[in-house]
Amino acid sequence: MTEKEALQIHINIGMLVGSAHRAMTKRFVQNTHKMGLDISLDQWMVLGPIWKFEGTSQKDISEFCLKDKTSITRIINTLEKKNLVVRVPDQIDHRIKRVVLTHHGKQLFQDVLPVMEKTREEVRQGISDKEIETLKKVLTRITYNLENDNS
Amino acid sequence: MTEKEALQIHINIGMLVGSAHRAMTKRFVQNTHKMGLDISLDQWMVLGPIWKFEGTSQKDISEFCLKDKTSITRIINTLEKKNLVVRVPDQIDHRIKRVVLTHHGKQLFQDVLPVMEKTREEVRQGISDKEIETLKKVLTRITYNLENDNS
DNA sequence: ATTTAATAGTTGTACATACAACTAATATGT
DNA sequence: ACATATTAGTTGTATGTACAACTATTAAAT
Repeated sequence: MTEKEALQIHINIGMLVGSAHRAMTKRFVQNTHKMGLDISLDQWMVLGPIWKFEGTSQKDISEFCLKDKTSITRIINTLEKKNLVVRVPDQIDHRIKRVVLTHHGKQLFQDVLPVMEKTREEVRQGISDKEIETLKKVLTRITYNLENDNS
Repeated sequence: MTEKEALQIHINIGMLVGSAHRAMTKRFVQNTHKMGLDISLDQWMVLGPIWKFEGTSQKDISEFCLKDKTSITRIINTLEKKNLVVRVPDQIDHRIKRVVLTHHGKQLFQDVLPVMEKTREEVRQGISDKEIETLKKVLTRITYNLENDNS
């Protein structure tokens, strides 16, 4: 069985989405390591809203990142261990924890920005803007279909 | 921060691919559970080549599924625990292990086929064939870009 | 032929995710 | 107001993934 035969027989959307996801995650980490940085793609994605909206709640981060609240809890545990963020309980609503970047976290965020850009360019090689638009549209629709339709 | 604002500000391909992947995985498992079946999407994907090419090696499964050999080892461990497959050492090349379906495994495979089809239809709602083609093409290209370009 | 390479698969460690069950705190209903 | 429901976040368990180091076996080099 050659790789080509296999692809023709059984390729489906789930596999393609999965392998693209793994490849992107992998390449991002490789690129950060090349620059002497130590952060995963998921950690970076969580850092995004913390950077943009200082003092965001974990719930907001969860919605923003389209990730489960459990995942957010654990990723923020890791980020706290790395001294990139701290949890600050909300003064009014004691259920809420607001997450803020440390100095170290802000520094890392800025250092990773060009790595993100480089990875994005590597991902997009040979793909037109129109195709990227279709990709985004279809992926958004798939997520919408599955989160809103419980048929 | 509303969900809509968040989406406008920060949506990128990595997040969209990730959330679509998670949503598809989740829905497939939910659908199998509804039918009283117990199998994950990744286990199902690994079962595919074992069904199609009886006595496939783990390496072939790995290439077919576009997954790491480590992942294959562990998924097959799980499948063996569930009595769905067995490992049979190759008679000639003693490094190779050939994986074959048990009776139970064959039965489950057939039972899951309609669930797969149902999930596929749910995923594709409101998406044209042309868009699906573009999606597949772009995802394949992304994976190709990242696995073949080590710049 | 004997050393060296490559290959198939496994294991340890760290991280990410889903689900369910849980704690603690706030909101709602009557 | 007080019981009930909802919300924010955490923890336990099982699964899947990447990377590196490892064993065992086969292939290649000279």
